[in-house]
Amino acid sequence: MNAGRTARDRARAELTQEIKDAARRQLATDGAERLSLRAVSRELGMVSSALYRYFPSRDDLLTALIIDAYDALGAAVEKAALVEDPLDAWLAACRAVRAWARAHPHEYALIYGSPVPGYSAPQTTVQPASRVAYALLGVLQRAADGGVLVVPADAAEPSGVLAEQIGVLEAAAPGVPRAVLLRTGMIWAQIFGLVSFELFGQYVGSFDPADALFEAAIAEHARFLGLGEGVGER
Amino acid sequence: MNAGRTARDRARAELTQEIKDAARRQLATDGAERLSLRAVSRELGMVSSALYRYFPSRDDLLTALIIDAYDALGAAVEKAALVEDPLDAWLAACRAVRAWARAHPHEYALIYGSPVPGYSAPQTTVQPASRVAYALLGVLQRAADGGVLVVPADAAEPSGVLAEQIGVLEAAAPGVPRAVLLRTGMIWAQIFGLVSFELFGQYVGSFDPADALFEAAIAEHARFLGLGEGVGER
DNA sequence: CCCGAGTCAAGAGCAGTGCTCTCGCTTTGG
DNA sequence: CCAAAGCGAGAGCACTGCTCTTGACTCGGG
Repeated sequence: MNAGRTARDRARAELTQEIKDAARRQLATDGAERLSLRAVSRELGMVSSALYRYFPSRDDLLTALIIDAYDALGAAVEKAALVEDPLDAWLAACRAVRAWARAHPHEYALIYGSPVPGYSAPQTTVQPASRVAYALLGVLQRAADGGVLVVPADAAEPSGVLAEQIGVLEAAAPGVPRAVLLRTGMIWAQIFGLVSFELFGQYVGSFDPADALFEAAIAEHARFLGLGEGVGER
Repeated sequence: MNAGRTARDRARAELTQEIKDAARRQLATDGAERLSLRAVSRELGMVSSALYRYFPSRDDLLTALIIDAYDALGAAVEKAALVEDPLDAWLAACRAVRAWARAHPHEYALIYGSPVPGYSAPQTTVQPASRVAYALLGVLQRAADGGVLVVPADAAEPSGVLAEQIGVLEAAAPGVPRAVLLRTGMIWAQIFGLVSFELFGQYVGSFDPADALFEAAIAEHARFLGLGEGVGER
């Protein structure tokens, strides 16, 4: 990566990273709303207009942070899923989502909260966004390959529009039965629903320390998806 | 309500409402970020400082909008749940959540997206926030009273911390078995997870028109909660 | 009836923001 | 070696939330 040809190129890459780091620091303490280009430039000891040579607008800086956040979460989940037993890998992946979200609440809010300005996420974000989904699908794929994925008896086959939509997931995990892929689409939303409810304070007054509910939920998910406990035991 | 004694009181109440309406209009078009006190005051033909007599700060205005949004969603769900058959009522309530969210995306984002500033929701919001939860629990209560709620065989009894936390739900729906209440806590998050994923663009590229997935999910929920199709048929 | 107390809209002003443009200086590549 | 491109600095524009003061209005008790 040091093959960045000229000294100016290297300086530019470094400074771009420093800007993102400073912005991320400000994001972590003050939240996305309060992220200010001027404050970032002040922290770096430069003048605010100079920053526009690196990010054309505040939204572009935010977009860069969004992509980095998706990547960081994706990496955390992928790493957590590096467990042999598919059921354990699934649970670890789910726990990794929650742990990363709790460790980086503002970055989580940035990617799974309300879209920040009025802007629809640029196309460049959808690929990093799918990384964690692919990681989860990868676990199911491994389970299917290992024969420990027993599709539940009451799992309905997707039909109609769903039959087409499921194709995207099927391309990513061709060994997983379509009925399970459909359920994965639901569970995917529930995992992030649980984490968002916990982080955004929707559970205060009921499941406030949400550890127990989350554990109970992901155990239920595993059954729902056919990741039976020790059915095949590899 | 017209007993507001003096003319000044009535004028104040009216103007407060007009401010909220104008703000809600701006919210609907530009989103919460771009909601500006000055723009609201401009629309009302008054000067910005005058607005501070009605809302001490921008956050207070936002809080008022949040409460109104919770109330509007709660009312919509309660109205939808006015169906005799509990299963139909449950499905209608879930569909009402999604329909309201799609009709008022920015208001939905305000209450179920990332908490706006760095501020934790004031205590005044938690009661309106629980209104939709109580509506959903009410449907289950009616189902239990009618004998059409058959707790699934594999539903685990809450234990440990969950056994305590479930108490809040039990107080609201004492007739619903605790195992079902636990599952309700999970499903609650999934409903809003599905709606949020759809609204916030997380499903683009997979379940983009999310109608089918949502329908499949809430049907699954009904089974998961023991709201069997025509088990008792009242 | 009337006059002090409380409320009101208005305006000026402060500190902060995103963003643009121009200015010299430095680095780059033909 | 020199024109072109990239760079940081600075001034400036339009906007924001919010505060404070000022003068006019309304209200309710005497």
